[in-house]
Amino acid sequence: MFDGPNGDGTVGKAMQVLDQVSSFGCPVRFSELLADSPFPKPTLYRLLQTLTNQGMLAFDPERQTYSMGIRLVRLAHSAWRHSSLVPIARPHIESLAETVGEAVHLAQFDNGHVLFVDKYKVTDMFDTLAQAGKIAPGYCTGVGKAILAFMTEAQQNRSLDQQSYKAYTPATLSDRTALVAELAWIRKNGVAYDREEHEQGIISIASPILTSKGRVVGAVSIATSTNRYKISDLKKQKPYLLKCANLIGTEAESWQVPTWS
Amino acid sequence: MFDGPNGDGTVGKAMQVLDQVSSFGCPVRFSELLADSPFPKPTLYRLLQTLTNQGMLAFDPERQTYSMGIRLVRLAHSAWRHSSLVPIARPHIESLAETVGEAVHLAQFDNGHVLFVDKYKVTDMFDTLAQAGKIAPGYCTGVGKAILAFMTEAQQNRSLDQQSYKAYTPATLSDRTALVAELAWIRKNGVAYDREEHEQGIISIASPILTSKGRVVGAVSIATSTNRYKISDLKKQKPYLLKCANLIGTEAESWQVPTWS
DNA sequence: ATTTTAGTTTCAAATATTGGAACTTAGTTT
DNA sequence: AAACTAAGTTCCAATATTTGAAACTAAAAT
Repeated sequence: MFDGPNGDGTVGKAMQVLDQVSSFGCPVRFSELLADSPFPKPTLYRLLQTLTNQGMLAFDPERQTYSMGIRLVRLAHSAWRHSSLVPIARPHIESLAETVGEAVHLAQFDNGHVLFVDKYKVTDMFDTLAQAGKIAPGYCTGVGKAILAFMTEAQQNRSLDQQSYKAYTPATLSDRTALVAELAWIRKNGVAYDREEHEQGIISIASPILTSKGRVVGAVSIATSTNRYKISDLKKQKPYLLKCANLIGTEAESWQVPTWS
Repeated sequence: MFDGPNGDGTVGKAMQVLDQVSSFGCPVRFSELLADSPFPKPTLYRLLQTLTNQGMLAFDPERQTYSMGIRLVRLAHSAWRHSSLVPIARPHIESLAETVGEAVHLAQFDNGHVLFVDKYKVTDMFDTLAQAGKIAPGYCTGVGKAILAFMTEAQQNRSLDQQSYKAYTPATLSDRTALVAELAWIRKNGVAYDREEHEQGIISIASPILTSKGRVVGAVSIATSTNRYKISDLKKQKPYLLKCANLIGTEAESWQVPTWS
């Protein structure tokens, strides 16, 4: 049998379940999961058991709910430290944040979503941890569009299919055609702007991080609020942003690059 | 066939591979993994492929190395936000850190290891992110011993078997007998001390976090360096520490608790 | 040019996964 | 209290997946 667009046997199915649990806010019951699971009852049941045994999920016997397991935190630490762009990008991001005096984000692409892997803000360093690991849609964020614009056509098509095109704000580009046009513009211009497309009042300028061979490995952005600045102000920061992205890209070259971005 | 102390079929094996990759510093070649893998060559090969497909591992085709995948960062974010003690413990930890003016750590147990899930230090908030997800041995850290001492006998035996008893410093309790005696003392006293047992110059006082039913769910510690303070100074902080642990424990009660700690 | 090492593929045998259906609890309702 | 319902758990034969020795290929070393 062929199991969805996924393949990868039991392990693939288990990871799908992991994603599903993660996509719920949190503590979730068996029946809730079953309700929109592609798997039949006993299969889902056993996958949940296995994952719980493995510490990838946590089960609260009192409330009979599942949530993400603590083992993931340990495994992710390794990933974050070694596999992401964070270790190379950190110093450049810090210095950019100090130059421009605004929040700087570092993002990578993960299965159609933008994954924030680091954040640096001069004034408050507090919520870096709360930010890292967050995801956002690709089609309506600065970093997302910057990455999408510089993907190969195959990657881009695959990713464009994965977007929901939900209109978060009136400014959201909520269909594929509009987005494709925007991506062409971004490709020509070198940077992407987020004009309150994901969150009302938040704007950003983002640049892709490209290796010398032209592969996109992530994006950096400078984000701010409309209370303080306008898009035209962000435009002035473009040279600093590009320089930072460029430095990261050059160093990322000699680093391992995930096959699956 | 029965696959080691593990069970859990293919998924279990895959998780074992994930752990193995994580246990290497990082980028690791197929042959290095094969060298100390319980799996035969093609099996390991396919597991690695599957995990890479799934984004749980990242493969660098140029260097032919595997490292932890970016997908883990996303999954762990959920775990950290919802399943760990962090969300309940944060405010208490912050206030304890402000009271005592020293670094405060929050740890949970994960498969025999101490897993630091949060850290708060009044003076430098900087490396929280670098600290969260870190692991340390159970037998020679304050938090580790505090948790071990208050486990059920079955859990404790299982965990004591998993320790390496490596002597990190001259002060390390490097055999099981010595540790068991210390745990008895800790149980009687309510708090554990780390007398430079893991790192030269670092001492701490740690308290278990217990639910009202007496289940250990984690530990809090106040850590400092021997340059500034002695164990006797930490002893004075004991009431604050206990109060903090107690507050967290009470709130954790009504929260979901991992089965696998 | 030959040997060695590292990585990849093959394929029949062995095994684990599957899911319909039946069962057990726990929680409602009559 | 008995009957009903919903949620979670277990069975087991059919079936798809995993297994691993061995063969193969590519690349590096001799």
